[in-house]
Amino acid sequence: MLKKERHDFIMRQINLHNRVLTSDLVQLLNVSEDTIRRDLQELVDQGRLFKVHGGALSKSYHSSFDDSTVYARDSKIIIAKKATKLIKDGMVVLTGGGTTILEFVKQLPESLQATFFTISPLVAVELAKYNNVEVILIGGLFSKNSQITYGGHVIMQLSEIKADLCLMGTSAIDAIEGLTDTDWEINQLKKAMLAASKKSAVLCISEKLDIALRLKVCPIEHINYLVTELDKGDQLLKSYSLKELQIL
Amino acid sequence: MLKKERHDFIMRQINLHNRVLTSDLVQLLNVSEDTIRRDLQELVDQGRLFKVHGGALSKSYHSSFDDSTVYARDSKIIIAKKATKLIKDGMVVLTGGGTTILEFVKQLPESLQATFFTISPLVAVELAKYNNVEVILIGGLFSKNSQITYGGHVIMQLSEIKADLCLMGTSAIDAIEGLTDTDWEINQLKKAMLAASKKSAVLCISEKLDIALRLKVCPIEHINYLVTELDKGDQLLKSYSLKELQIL
DNA sequence: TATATTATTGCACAAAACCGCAAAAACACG
DNA sequence: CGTGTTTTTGCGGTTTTGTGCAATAATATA
Repeated sequence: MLKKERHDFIMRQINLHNRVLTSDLVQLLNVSEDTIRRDLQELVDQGRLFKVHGGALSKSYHSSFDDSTVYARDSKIIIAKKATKLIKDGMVVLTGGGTTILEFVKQLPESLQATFFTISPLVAVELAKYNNVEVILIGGLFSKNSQITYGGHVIMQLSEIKADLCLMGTSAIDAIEGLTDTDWEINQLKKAMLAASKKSAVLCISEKLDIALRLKVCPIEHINYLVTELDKGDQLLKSYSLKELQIL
Repeated sequence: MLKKERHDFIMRQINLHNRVLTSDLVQLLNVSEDTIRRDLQELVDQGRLFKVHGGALSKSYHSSFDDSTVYARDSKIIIAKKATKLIKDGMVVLTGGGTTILEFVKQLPESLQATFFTISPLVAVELAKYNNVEVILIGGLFSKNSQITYGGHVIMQLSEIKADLCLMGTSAIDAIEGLTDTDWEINQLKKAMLAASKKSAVLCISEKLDIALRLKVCPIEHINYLVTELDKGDQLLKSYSLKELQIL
């Protein structure tokens, strides 16, 4: 393999995953560590990536994308990490959109083998960075506000799916009222998502607990897992743990 | 064997495999290394390929995966600006993916009223910033490499659409061979996109001109507009302007 | 802090590129 | 046809580049 080809390959990996490990490249390209290191050094000299201990990082990832502006990011990372435990190799997972879900995707293990259906383009792009994950983006009208696809076409397609697990964020959850929402379209969509999967998990930060909005999505019993940043035994979660709903 | 024959042979190898090794050519053509090197140098001077240590690479190969270094960004902005002239209020537009198309979206007038179908999540997200634009994302399998949806499901949905204009990038275009590609799935997809719209425009930087790859998408006559960063009267475009293809 | 992983450095060897030159072939033209 | 000119090609020697190895230093991780 020519040097230039290796460089292109490395840059493709970087663009795909935002990062790359030296050891992985050694295996994939079947050359010595030294060669990889020199390649990385040259790419650094060309200003095409960042080199760090153990590999290299995408430049754009660090400069352009500012994750820190995401509201309550720390909490969301905790939630995301907990939620990854629900995912096993070979599963078919359906996900919604939103920053929490996005964070969840970023926390998935590199080696995960699974199939993901999603209504969020951003989630799809993030999922695509995993080599062994198949991503199916459910198409339809694209919502400017929530950055997800919605509408009849989406619901129709959801009706043809049966996933093992559905992961969604929520704007409100209450022990008595269950999952609620304000937007009619989103409401319909969530119902369809729940119907399209055997089990379901709700990811939400604690401040969305004990809130009920106008439109009901489903009763609390229909949810199998509730993932928050709080400790399992926290006071705030007491009213939820009574049900056959597992708290993570 | 005459020099011209060797050159043709080399270019055929390049178009076929995207790469060629000096040592292979020495064997295949049964001439000295120096001769091959000189041949390659001449082809470089003609701008027909890239020379690297150990051999040469196709030009399209380098740009087939647009890296985050916003390769040839200036050119793409020029192209994008030209292409926006094709869009009128009320139109239904179908777009592909890629950085050129993305740049095109960014150059659209703020007030535009239109409907966009797209197979690119990133394009969808960008389009969503326009208040008066309706965005429909066509869903399906999500390609890790090209960041677009593809596969049978996408093609099926495309068959139900009739847009006014289809905008796509390309990896190669040639006056005789027409639009060509290397990937079977992408090839099918592009055919479906062209079939789904009344008119079509190809956006590409000049270095993708006069390149023919293995799989044929469509003859040059099926394209209505060709948008490059070059001036309308440029030499390189001469062979294209003969057809009923409008150069922008 | 101890231990394992990763980086760095200098070195050696092979492959490829480069340079100048001369033989061979192709061409031009009286 | 013959002769001078140009182009093309191959050869030998030198220089540059690419790669891997081994010893040592730096850095992570528990």
